[in-house]
Amino acid sequence: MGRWEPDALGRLRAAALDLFVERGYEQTTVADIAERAGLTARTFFRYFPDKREVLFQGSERLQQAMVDALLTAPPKAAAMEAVAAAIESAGQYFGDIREFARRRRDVIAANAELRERELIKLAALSGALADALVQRGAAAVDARLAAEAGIVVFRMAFEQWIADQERRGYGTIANDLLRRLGDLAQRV
Amino acid sequence: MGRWEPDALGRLRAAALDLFVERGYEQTTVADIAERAGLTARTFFRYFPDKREVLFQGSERLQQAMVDALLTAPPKAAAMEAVAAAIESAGQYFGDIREFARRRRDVIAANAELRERELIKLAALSGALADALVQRGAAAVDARLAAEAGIVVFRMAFEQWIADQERRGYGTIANDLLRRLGDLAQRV
DNA sequence: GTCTATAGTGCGATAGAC
DNA sequence: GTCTATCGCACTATAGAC
Repeated sequence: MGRWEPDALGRLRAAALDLFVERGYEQTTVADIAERAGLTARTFFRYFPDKREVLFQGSERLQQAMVDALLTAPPKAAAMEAVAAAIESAGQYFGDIREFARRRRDVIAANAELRERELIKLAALSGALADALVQRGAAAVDARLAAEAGIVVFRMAFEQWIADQERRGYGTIANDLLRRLGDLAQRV
Repeated sequence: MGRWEPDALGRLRAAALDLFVERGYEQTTVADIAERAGLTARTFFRYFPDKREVLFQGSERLQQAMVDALLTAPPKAAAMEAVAAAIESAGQYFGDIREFARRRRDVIAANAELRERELIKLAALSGALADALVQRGAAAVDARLAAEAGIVVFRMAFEQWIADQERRGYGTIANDLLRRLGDLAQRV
């Protein structure tokens, strides 16, 4: 056994989400989180650049999976078909995280700072997808449009998937939204 | 002449943008801004809830104009046509603000906190458009999809309009993007 | 208009593992 | 000895409370 308890990062994450649910994000100090995890505030900032990031760190793997799916889609596929493949590929990560995602969603929904952070993470994802579309040969403007539209569908599909009464799978929801967006955008 | 110099709000805004351009957002303290405007930091926080907001306050009128345009579009118009009317209506506000908008854009692009704030303002706008679409009788999901797609086009059109080499007008750019999005989204 | 709590940073000390 | 995770302390600026 080492000098310290293992998995400081995981303990900080768990302590943070628990405390945010219990007493709210703003009412929880970094010192509170660290204390519950058996650490100090100084150590918290070794793992996370700021307080919000404790709820968001770890999205890099998802982003990479979506970019990979986009790049490995058939070369002849239209931009939006490649984006659809990326959206679908995200489903692998959504196994049994529904309860976790619901608690996290409630915390984020209750705080403007956290909603801001969520939006910028999605914007980064959109940028990565757009870059990948350009790699596939898409024009810059089309790449950005398709990526942004894909992010809209991705975000709404995930939200709907974790909604309390929802029965359908993530992939089904995403496909439905993609088709509806196609129908809507066509009639300008 | 009154006891105080007039237009404290305008002076704070101008001082803030100037300082952000000169030395960067993070390197500028609220005390710096207030001093240049001939005021105190305490007064700054009477006008703006936080430091970032000095660059964003004032978008309510634009939002109201877009919502109004959406609601007064022909009742038989499709959701995306109403959204297109809203996007077009924003053009009234984009008279001779290009130089201001460029300086503001550069400041925001250089700072993650400011990009976050910009995104949440656009999310609020999207929510307002979606609510208005529901008022017009659209289904909730379609309303959100159309509003989010509209925000994508609105944001990209504005960015392109203030781009250095751009010659076309805002409305032309927005219409082009709307059509391109329609083409892309159709091929899923 | 002052006073205070908290976020976040820089630098260095410590205590083990190896 | 070196390496590394953690802690301690001093400090600034934002933001809100009184």
